[in-house]
Amino acid sequence: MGKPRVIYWFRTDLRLHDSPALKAALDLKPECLYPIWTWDPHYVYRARVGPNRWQFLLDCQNDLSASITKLNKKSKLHVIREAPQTLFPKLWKAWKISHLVFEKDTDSYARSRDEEVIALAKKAGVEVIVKTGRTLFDPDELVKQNRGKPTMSMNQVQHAGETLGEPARPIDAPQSLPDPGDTKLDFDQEQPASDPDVNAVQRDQDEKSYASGLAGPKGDFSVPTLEEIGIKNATSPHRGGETRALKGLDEIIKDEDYTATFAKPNTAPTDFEPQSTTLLSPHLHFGSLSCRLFYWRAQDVISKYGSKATQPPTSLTGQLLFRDMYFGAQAALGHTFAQTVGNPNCRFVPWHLPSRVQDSSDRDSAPVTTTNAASGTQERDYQIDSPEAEEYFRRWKHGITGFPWIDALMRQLRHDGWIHHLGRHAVACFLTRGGCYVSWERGASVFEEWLIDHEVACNIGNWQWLSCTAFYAQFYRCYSPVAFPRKWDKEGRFVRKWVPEMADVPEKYVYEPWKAPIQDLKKAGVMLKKGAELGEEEGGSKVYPKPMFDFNDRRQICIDGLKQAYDVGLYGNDPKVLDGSWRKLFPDDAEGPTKGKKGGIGGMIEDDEEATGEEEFDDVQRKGEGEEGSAKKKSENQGGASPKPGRKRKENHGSMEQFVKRSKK
DNA sequence: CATCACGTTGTCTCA
DNA sequence: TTGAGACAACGTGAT
Repeated sequence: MGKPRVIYWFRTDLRLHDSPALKAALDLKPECLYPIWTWDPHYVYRARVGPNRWQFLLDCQNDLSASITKLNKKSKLHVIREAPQTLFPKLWKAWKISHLVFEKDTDSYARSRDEEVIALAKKAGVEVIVKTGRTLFDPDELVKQNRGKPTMSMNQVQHAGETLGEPARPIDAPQSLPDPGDTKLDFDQEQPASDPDVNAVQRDQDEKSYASGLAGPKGDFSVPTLEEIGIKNATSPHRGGETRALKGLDEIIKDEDYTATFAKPNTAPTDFEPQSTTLLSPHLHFGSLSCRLFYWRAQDVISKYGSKATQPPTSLTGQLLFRDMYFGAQAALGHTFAQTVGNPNCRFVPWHLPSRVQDSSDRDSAPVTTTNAASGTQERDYQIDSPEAEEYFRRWKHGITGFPWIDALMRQLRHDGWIHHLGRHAVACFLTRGGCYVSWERGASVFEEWLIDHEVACNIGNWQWLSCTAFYAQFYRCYSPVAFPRKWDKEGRFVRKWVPEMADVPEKYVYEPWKAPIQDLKKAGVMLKKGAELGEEEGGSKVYPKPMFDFNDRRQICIDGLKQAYDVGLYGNDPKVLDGSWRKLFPDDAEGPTKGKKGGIGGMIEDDEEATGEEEFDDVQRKGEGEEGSAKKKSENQGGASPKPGRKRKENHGSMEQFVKRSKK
């Protein structure tokens, strides 16, 4: 047997420091090591990724490639433009590969992809080595120690963590890397299907990263550019790469007081330049920073600091434990974690704009939706049960609610791809249980698109938390879009930066301009108009919307709604949720799509007649992001009122019963 | 079975 | 100006 010829497959571990999987690859003492990235059409076309996160990814890849080259002039990150499932068997043969090494992933698409690759490797006689490295603890181990249950509280995480021992100490970056072998590609590229393209809205040109062949336009395995992917220009100042991550970590750790006395609830969501938290989360997502390196560098400072150091859950290390909690919940629940329907852990609330789901036989067997289960969250169709709620949602997304605090945060989110954790609380509460009564799945979908640190497990977990559908239940604690920011930023500096309409409004009214005397507004060069859109001007004045509703009224409606839903007490996997009979448990006039006695899964079917249905659904449906952008290369079977032939709801009576039985197990 | 304390991050009024 | 308590009231886990 010859010496190992190894592919190291980079994924969400775009770093050289503290990579257990990379160490395992090097421990093989390989004859050659190919560092590769498979340019997966799933990511290009099916996962919702906005320009800022694309930029961050490319930053990480370029930085990593340069770091690899520094260790070995012959080596680099080899980006190969094809899906791993089809590429690998050809590649293993061409490069005479003996071992494939990668870091374990936990997201639902990644898990099924990896299973497939592992099976292919077995068939090809390639040995696969998988190491955990994305979290402090292996999420599957964490769940096992939690008696197989999803980790739903910090207590559980810490308890389960104790039995697993301390997180591993970080591993040093390698000092050298073996040469890659011959990189000839003597096989054809499989062109991916670009339809449906959920990222069409993110592009201003055609996607052409596959058009130049497996090794890119120069044949040198280059990292694609935003232009090649056809993605619009990024706007975020926050950039990626391990070099930046390590520098950022150094800055944090250097400040021992900050590191040791960090208390999340005391960090101001209104601070900017600099922000009050570390901004290292996107690096954790892409793996350009190891969470264990972060943990131990912080912990070593904390240990030395003495009794004034903060403790989990509010401390810096506590933040990392929260991340593990969400990964544990995801690991235990699988793909249902990312949605309400079918999720035994998520409370059922009759939110407006509920996700459409396929019938139960689809739901239970294959991915929840064919186009997007992959990304782990939803960008699937949703039911517009209320045009008013749809308008609330649109205004929330684009920062034109008329509540300056909410609008500032949403504009910052869109532009920078990052907002402070408590800012996320504010907008999430506002969209769901503290204002709009819109499904948390709509909000999660927007965060998925825009956040540079979007992590499926954390995003979903936090949306469930804030909407009081899991993890948290004190729905009567509700963030006010006026009182909450005022506590942190009385002068309104943050709002003035992001909502220039408020730039000169007196401090007293900066969070509630509708209360300002007309002459004050005039002096501030702004006028309020019902239903104003972004950037409107009139007679030399900036125009800002009047608040889209009375917050106190809406808060009460929401609290009453939540109380009702808690009383009814259904969870996402309840047969009554799936077959629509949940409606019988709510009065017709309760908030949400509660009218009638029957209805489909998660609100899919709107009235009693349709509930028996064998007809196609042709009622209004729309994608979450459909309303914006010039590059609307709308994929046909995603939206619009023109369902493809054959998009019929499957006959569902028998299969429904079947599901109900299964769900009772 | 009850009771109670607690849970990373609420708001409002009143002294 | 700051701090305490009311508000109306969730689930979990310890006792």
